[in-house]
Amino acid sequence: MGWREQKKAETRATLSWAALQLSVERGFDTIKVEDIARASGVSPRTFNNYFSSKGEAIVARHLDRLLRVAEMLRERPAEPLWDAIAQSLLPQFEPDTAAAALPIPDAAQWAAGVRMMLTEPALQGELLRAGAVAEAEIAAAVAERTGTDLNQDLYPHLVASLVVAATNTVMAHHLRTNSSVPVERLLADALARIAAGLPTP
Amino acid sequence: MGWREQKKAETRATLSWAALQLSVERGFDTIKVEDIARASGVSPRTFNNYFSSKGEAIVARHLDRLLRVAEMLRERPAEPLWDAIAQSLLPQFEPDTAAAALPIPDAAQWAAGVRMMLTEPALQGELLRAGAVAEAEIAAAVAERTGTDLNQDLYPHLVASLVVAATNTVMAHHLRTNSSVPVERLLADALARIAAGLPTP
DNA sequence: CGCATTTTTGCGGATCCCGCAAAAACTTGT
DNA sequence: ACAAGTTTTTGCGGGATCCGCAAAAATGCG
Repeated sequence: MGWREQKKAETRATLSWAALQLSVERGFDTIKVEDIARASGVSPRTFNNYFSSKGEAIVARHLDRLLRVAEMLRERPAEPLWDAIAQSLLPQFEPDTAAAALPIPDAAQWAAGVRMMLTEPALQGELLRAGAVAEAEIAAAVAERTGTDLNQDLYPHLVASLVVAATNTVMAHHLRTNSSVPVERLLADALARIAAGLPTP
Repeated sequence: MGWREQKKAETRATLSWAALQLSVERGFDTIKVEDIARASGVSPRTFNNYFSSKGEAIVARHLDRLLRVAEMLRERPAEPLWDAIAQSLLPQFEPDTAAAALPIPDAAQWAAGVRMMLTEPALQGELLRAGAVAEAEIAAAVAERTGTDLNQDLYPHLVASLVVAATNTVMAHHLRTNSSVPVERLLADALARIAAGLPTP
């Protein structure tokens, strides 16, 4: 990767992180694009060269994470489908993956900020849309693996959409209940239930 | 229902329908709020008294449809869960329900317009968000029925999110492939697969 | 170094969406 | 039927977003 692409990736990450950080701290609609740009050392106009909206910038990290699931799915064609899904999905939500890169001030305060942020309709929409984008990739990976046809068969899309839906629901649950149960365990549980046909508990 | 509420409901429906109609015909971003308002015989400002964005107006009918699912679910507490879900979901997508009320010009052209419209990111987000709103209601209905706790248990949220996800996926599939298979059949199939633990085909 | 490509930036403009307060439409009680 | 109260509509103004365009700055390459 050349100097150029690396620099681009860096500013992109910087902008995304600044957008998230500021939104969680001060609220999505109180901060302006100008603030994000200033905090990232670029002009406001440049922000919009990278992201077409505040929401897109904030959600970018989440989107990347979901796209990595599709990527990993393609790299493990040997295992049974649901095992591979679990093996691809769970690692993305291990605490170190997200937490190690950049320092998070205070866990409780952060969670509160995220909850606040997610009350914004625009953000919810953007988050779900990121899921839909990743869903397409995951569906393609599932189609490859199961030998089904992306354009003919419902199956790969159905599997992908359920995986993404389960992920969203688990994250919401984890935010709603401040339980100490780690996200990965909740996810594993959800996947197991889905594979078992969702028996009434 | 008093004169007043009825009138409000009417303008709301008129605005929503005009927004959908115009967007499908001319494209989401080519039409202005002003156009929708003019086509509905109200001032532009009034549009924003009813809907906080173009997207919200367009998606309103879809949201209503999904909310009716939760409503119906509460009205059939007797049946087994997945039967009740099917019985509540499928009727919402019978052709007469949507088509009888207002005349649709040309089926093929309409579908093309809808596809065009759905390329707009803002619309995708809004559509998914509508699903999320309905999901909350459906989860509540499922919790009632299964005696689970909305705030404690993952189960009702998981079921609701999968139902909504399946609905989205089926609709997307139906739009993607212009097959003659009716949406209801696809939905029934998807629900059956979910209840069976998604066996590889 | 000098040229070509890519990226950043500033500017202008169209649109959107909301708060506010006046006007209009409707409801209610007498 | 009329007056008083309530709800809805409307116009205005302003803040913010996001995009196209073209100049300027940065970077890559021979």
